[in-house]
Amino acid sequence: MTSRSVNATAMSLLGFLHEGPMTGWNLVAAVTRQIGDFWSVTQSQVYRELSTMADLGLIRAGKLGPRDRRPYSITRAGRKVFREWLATNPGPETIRFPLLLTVLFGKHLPPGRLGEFVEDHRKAHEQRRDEYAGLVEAIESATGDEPPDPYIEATVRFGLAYETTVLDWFDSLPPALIGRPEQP
Amino acid sequence: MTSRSVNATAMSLLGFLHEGPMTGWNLVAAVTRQIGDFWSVTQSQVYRELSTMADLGLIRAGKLGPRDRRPYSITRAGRKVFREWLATNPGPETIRFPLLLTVLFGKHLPPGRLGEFVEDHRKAHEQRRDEYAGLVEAIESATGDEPPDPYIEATVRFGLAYETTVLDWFDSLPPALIGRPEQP
DNA sequence: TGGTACATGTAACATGTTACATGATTAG
DNA sequence: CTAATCATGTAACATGTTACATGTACCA
Repeated sequence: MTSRSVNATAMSLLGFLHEGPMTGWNLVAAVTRQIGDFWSVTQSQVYRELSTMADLGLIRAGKLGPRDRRPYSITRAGRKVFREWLATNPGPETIRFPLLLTVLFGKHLPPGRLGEFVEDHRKAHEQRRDEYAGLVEAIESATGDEPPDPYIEATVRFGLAYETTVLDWFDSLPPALIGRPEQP
Repeated sequence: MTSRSVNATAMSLLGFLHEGPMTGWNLVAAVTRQIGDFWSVTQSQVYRELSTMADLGLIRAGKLGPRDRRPYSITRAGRKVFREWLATNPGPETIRFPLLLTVLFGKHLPPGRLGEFVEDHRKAHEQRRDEYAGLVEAIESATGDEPPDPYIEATVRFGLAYETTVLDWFDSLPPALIGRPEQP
C-alpha cells in the first residue's frame, strides 16, 4: 500500500478548504474545535503550511479583507493532491499523554499530588466531552435540506467516546493512588 | 503551577531506568510494549537522549556487554531531576490519528476504500488490545511476595480501555460509510 | 477608551522521523 | 550457513513548539 509522503498537517488543512475559503486563523479554530481530540495544529505551523502550499499552487490567497484577513481557497491542483493523499493508507496513530507518564511513575510522587493533577485534567476533559456532546446533538437534530455529513458525525462520535473513556478511567482510579483516602 | 522545561521523552527514559540499568534497545522495547498507547519513542531519539543525559550526568554508561550492549544506569542527580520533573503539572495530551482524518474527509474517497483502511487498522488494534489484556491478567494474578504496582496497573488499564473504545467505534461505523453494503 | 478577541507572521529552537551504515549472536 | 533478531549509532530532514512583534476591530 503506497504510503504517504506529503505533509499530513498540510493535507488536513486542504481538507477543510474544500468547504470554502478560510484564513489561517479560521483553520486553527476549525481544527481545534472539530477534531482537536485526534489532530492538532499550531498557528505557526498553519501559516507556514499555507505559505508553502500557496507556493506549490495547491491553494491561492484571496484579497485581504478587514483586519488583514487573508482567505485562501483550494485550487484544482490542490484538490487533486488531496484526493491522492487521502486514498493512501493512513499510518498508525501516535499519542503523547504526559499525565499517563505521571501516573505510571506515580510511586515516586508525594501522596496527593497525583490527585491534584487528575482533578485539573478532569475539568478539561469534561469540557471537551460536553463540547462533543453538543456537536453530536447539533448534527443529529440538523434541520431539513442539508443532510448532516455522516463522516463528520462519525469523527465527532469518536471524540465523544474518547473523552468518555478518559473520564471513566479517571473515575476508576483507586482512591489510594490519587491520595484521596478511603472513608474512615 | 510550574510547567515542565526538560524533555519529557528523556524523563520517561529516566523513569524506566529506576528499575535498573537498561540499554537503548531495551528502553525502546519497554516503552513500546508497556506504554505504546500513550507514549512513543524512536530508536534515534532514545540514543540521542541517552547521550545527552550522560553528558549531563543524569545517567552513567556501564561497561560494554555482549553485542556491544551498553547499559545505562541512573545517577543520584538523575533521580533528583526526575523527581522534580514528575512533580510538575503534566500538559494536555496530543493525539495524531491519521485514520480519523481519512474518515472525516471520507466523502472524497471512492466507496470501499475507507473500509479497507479500517479493516487494516482493526487488526493492529485488536492485537494491542490482546496484549494489554494479557498484561492486565499477568498483573492481577501476580504471585506472592512482590505485590503488583497499582500505578503500572492503572496505566495498562488505560491502554486496554482505549483499545476497546477504538474497536467499539470501528464496529459502530455505519456500513454505508465503510462501503460494506447493507444486507440485501 | 480600554480591554478582549481577532489576525498575521517570523525566528529560534526542540523534537521526531527516515534512511542508512555497521556488525554480533542466535536459531534453525 | 543463512536468515532473523539484536544492537548501536549518525546524518539529514521534517515537523512541532515557544516566544515574540505588530496591529485591527469590536463591544461595553
